[in-house]
Amino acid sequence: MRKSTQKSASRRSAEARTRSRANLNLQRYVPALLVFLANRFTTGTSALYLKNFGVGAIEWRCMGLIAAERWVSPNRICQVIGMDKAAVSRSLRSLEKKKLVEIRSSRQRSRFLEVALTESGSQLHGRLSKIALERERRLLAGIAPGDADLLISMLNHMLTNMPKVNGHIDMPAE
Amino acid sequence: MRKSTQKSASRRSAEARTRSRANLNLQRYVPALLVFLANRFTTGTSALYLKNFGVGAIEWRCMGLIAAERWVSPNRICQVIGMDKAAVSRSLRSLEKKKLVEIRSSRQRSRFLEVALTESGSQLHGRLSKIALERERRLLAGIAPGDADLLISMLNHMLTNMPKVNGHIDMPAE
DNA sequence: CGCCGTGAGTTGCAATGTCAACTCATTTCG
DNA sequence: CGAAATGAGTTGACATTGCAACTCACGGCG
Repeated sequence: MRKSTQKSASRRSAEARTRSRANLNLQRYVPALLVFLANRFTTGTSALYLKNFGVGAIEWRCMGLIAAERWVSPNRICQVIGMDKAAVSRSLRSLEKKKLVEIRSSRQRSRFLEVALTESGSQLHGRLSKIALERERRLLAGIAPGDADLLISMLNHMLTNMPKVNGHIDMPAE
Repeated sequence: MRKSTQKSASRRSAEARTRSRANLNLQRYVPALLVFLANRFTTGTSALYLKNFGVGAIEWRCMGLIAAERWVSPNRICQVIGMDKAAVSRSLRSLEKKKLVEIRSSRQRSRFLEVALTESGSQLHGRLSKIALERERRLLAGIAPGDADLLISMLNHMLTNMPKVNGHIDMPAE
């Protein structure tokens, strides 16, 4: 199956060169790379976990924080994992239905909730943790540890930049 | 290769180590950082582009490649921007409905399509390019150019790792 | 010739994730 | 005291996006 003729190949690289200067080169456009990576990772996670354990990616992330902070509030889960409270609420109720977490009302304020893993939830979390770390290891395969440190620091740095990124941009009139 | 932010990287990992117990390593768990960043970014992008221009993020990325390679095939768009062909197909039809791209059948094989920007599509692409680059600039603010190059190469590397990441994993018996 | 195999593009479906409207316990203030 | 404000959590609607099954034009092989 012939792919590109000589002509189209040279036209492509010529145009790519001009694009990289003036406009957009998608191979080097960081936001696109980030989004593709994240989408594929999440989808893969979801498929794997759902198939083998019956929990989705969001539920798994919630379990991660609940394992770290027993009797944590849903509100705090939202803040820490940066997820909408609607998604967290649904995930927790779903986890509760599967008897993986226990949800109780706070003593002081009955409207406030507190969540903890059940025994089986804790076991499942242990197994999923191993898989998650293995997946991270594969994701980073071939990257030197020092570079991975730099990557992590850059990702965190970009997170702190996000408010400015989503801030106001003057629309080009043109 | 590694440069100025090396120092801040090691400082960051030292901080992360101390907080690791309470924080579930969320500051150092690469998949979570990626997903978090990407979610924030796409939400902002979609909101901004949809509100001001009526096109979504994927449509915009398709336009990016169509601008670079006039009369490109949908299949090639998928390959280059690494997006599912279903999403590309839907985006192109949507763009066509808005008269931002023109879709025609290839001469040789009527099932093969070729896409190009219309005049108004080209204009819109010019405006969106400026905004996209400004947003990327803000995202990367404070990162040394050399580090950004390394970041891009690492992101691309991780993309190539994705098949292995989503491949089979031996389930821990436990 | 005609009948498969291939592969481009389409459609259906499921999961993720956000926004907004809502409920209602608790707090605050007139 | 009681009405309004606050804010946690719930629910419904919807956009995004990947996977899988599908359609069907073209090319190869009998």
